[in-house]
Amino acid sequence: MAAKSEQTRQLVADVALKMFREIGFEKTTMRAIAQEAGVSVGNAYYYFASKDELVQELYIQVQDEHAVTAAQALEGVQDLAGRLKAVLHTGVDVMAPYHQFGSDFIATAIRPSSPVNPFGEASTAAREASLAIFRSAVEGSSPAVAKKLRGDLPELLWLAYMGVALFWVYDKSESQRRTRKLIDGAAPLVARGLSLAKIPGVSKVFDDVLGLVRSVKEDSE
Amino acid sequence: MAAKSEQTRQLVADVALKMFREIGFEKTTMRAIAQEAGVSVGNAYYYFASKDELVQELYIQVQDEHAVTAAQALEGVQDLAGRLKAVLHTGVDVMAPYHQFGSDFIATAIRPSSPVNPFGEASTAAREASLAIFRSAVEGSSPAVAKKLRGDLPELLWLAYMGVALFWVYDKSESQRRTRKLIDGAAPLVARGLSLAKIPGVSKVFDDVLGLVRSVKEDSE
DNA sequence: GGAATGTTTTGAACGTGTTCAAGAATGAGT
DNA sequence: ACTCATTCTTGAACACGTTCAAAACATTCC
Repeated sequence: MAAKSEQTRQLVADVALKMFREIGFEKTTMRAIAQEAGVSVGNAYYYFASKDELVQELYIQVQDEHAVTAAQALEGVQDLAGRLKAVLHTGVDVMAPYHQFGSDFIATAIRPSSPVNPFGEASTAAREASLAIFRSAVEGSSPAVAKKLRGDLPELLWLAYMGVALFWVYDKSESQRRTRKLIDGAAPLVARGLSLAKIPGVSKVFDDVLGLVRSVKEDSE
Repeated sequence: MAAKSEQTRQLVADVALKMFREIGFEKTTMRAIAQEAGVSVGNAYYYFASKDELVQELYIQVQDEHAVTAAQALEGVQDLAGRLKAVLHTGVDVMAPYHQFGSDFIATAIRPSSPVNPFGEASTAAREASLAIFRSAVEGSSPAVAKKLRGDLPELLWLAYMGVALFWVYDKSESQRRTRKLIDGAAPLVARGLSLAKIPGVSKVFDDVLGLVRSVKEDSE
């Protein structure tokens, strides 16, 4: 049966994530993981081709949890500002246990070749899941977002979320207070900024921004 | 005389930067640098405490070059959009020889503990120099930028520049065509966006954005 | 049962960045 | 010229991530 194999894999992953949380990324060596899990180093590598892949395991788990908690937090919240706050705050919540590990994670994730790179192919599933959260935040809001923005907005918000995550990594205030402050301040501002799209003079600028985003995006395919 | 010592330091740095450019970051091992320079590994470490510090050497050099070429490119250009383009294009120009090396550089630079981290203490000088370029781009523009924006704008533009650099790293199009396109599209849009600050309804949003930026910034001190 | 095939596990070995005790070279003071 | 302290230089050694041939175990088929 495949159960035994899966059990070893799960054991290695669990031990690794626990050690990441408790002693950080660098101190969690492959040898230490193997020893703690009671397997050989080579065996850990049989299931995870690199230390990065163990980070990917963490990334997926965090994303899954975000999807659940965000969906809960969105219930009953109507306005876009509130919905944005809900998604961003829960995002920070699920990352919190790994804050000390954040900078190592980002350093790993930002490398195009990394399986954890949020723009990369290996994390398509995780990215889509994350995007879906923002899409739901936008689509479920009332008053509704201007039609012409609705298509691209989730992706732009997701991008902004990556920025928030980066800010969070650098945030040394206790409990990452500053990141919370940023979210609380920025969410209503984004909502208000978007509502300006109705003003004639502003509308054209919005159109051009969207046009630029699309043209730069298309060019890559 | 200190000349002999300085000579060795310079030799190691030159060899390292040359190898970074020609064979990339990972293949440029400390042993290879030492051998090519004709010194021992330990000796290279006497001058540079880590491989990262050799990257810092590169960072400083690139920044210096940017300051020079940007100042040239700004001459005779009046409008903000043009000045922004000048600064951003020259920025990409000086980085160009290191494009293949870009992702490793960013992965190194993004780690808060790295001497090359653009937000960190070790690169205060380089960051100030870079900020000064943007300050000059803003202050020298006519028609002038709205007074209330003038103070914070350079810093925000510098931040956007970091974003452009990140985009550039991921840009796989030949000669990084897409990054050029992004710059050409975004620069006039930023200028036009800023001119909207005069519209009453928009003005308040601008004020709040600035207020948020300041409050989040202050909190860190 | 037993061979053949496929899956899982092992631990030694490699090349890496980095450290450090020891030694060589240099310079200052007398 | 001769100390003595300071500055440079060396190369072996360490822990790390990663690889891989070989062994152990499991499964399938006759």
